[in-house]
Amino acid sequence: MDDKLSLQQFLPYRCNSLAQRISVSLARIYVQKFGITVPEWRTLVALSEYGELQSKQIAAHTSMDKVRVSRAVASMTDKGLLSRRPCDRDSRAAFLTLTEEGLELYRRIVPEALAWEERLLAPLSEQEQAALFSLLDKLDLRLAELSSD
Amino acid sequence: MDDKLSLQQFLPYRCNSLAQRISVSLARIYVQKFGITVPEWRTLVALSEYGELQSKQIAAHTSMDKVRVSRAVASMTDKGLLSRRPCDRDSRAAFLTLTEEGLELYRRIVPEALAWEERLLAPLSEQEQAALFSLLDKLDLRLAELSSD
DNA sequence: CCGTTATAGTTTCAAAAGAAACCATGTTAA
DNA sequence: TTAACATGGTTTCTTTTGAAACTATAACGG
Repeated sequence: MDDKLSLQQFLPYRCNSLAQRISVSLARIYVQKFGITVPEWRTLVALSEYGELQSKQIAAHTSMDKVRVSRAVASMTDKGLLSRRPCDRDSRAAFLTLTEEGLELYRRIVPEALAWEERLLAPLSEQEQAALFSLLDKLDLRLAELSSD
Repeated sequence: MDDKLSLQQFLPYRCNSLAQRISVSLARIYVQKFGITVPEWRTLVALSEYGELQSKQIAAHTSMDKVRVSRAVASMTDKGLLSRRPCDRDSRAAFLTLTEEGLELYRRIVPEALAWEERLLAPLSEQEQAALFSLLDKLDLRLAELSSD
C-alpha cells in the first residue's frame, strides 16, 4: 500500500489553512481597530448572547479551555468590560456580565464583523451558504462521535 | 443598527473551532505516534509531492511562513529525514529532498492519515464531500480577493 | 563597477497557548 | 463528622508562534 496524499485535497490541512487565513484577516477588525483579542471577542459575544455566565459556561460556549477564558475574563475585567457578581451557592465561582461599556463595545464591533462575514460569503448563493453550515454541523457532530470512542 | 451575532452562526468561529478540533484529533497520529510536528508533517508531504524544493517553495505549498518552515527543515535535517543540496546559481538557497528515511516515514504515516480522514468524512455522501471541497475552494479564492484590496 | 535594493534563510525577542500544578471551596460517603 | 474526592478558577512553566532584526548573497540601476 503506497498511497499518495495531496495537501490540497487533505481536509485537515484545508480547514486549518482556511481558518488561519480567515482569522488573520478578521483580526484586523477586532484586534487592531478595537484592541481586543480573539478570546476576549468570543467572551464578549457569549456574554451578550446569554446575559450572565460563569467562566465555565463561557468556556463551553466558546470552545476555549478554562485557562484561556480565565485570562480573557481577567483582562476584560481590567478594561472595565465586564463585572463579576459572586455566587452565593458556590464561593469559588462568579457570575459574569458585560458592563455598559462592554455592551457598547459589542455594539460597535458586531456590525463590522457581520459586514466582513457578509463580504466573505458574498460569492456563495443562499443554498451554498446553507450547505456550508450544514456540512460544518455534520463534521462537528462526527468529530464528537470519533472522540468519544 | 443593533445587530445580534451568534457564535454558532459566525463562520470565522465555526471554521476555527472545527479546524482546531480536527487538528487536535489528528495530531494524535503524527505527533504522538510518529513524533513529528504539524509543520514537519506538512513539509514531508510537500517534499514527497514535488520531489525537490527550496524552503521558499515549501512555504508556498504549505501556507506556512518562512520561520516555521526554517524550523521544520532544521529539525527534520537533524532527524535525518531530509537532505540539502546547495544551489549553484544562488548560494543562499538550498534544494531539499526527503532521505530514504524520510520517505519511509511518509509511507508509514500516509495510510493512517488517509484512513483517519476517511473516517471523518464517512457520514458525508460523495456529493457532500465534493460540495465541501468546492466551498472551501471558493472561500480560499474569495479571501485572496479580499486581501488584495 | 559600485551603491542601492531585493531575496533566501536564520536568529532573536515577545506574545499566545496549553499542560500540569495549585488553591480554595464544595460534595460524598464511611 | 471527617477523610477522600471532585470542581471552579488561577498560576506557573514550557512550547509554539510570528514579527522584526539580521546575515549573506544576488540583482539592478546609474
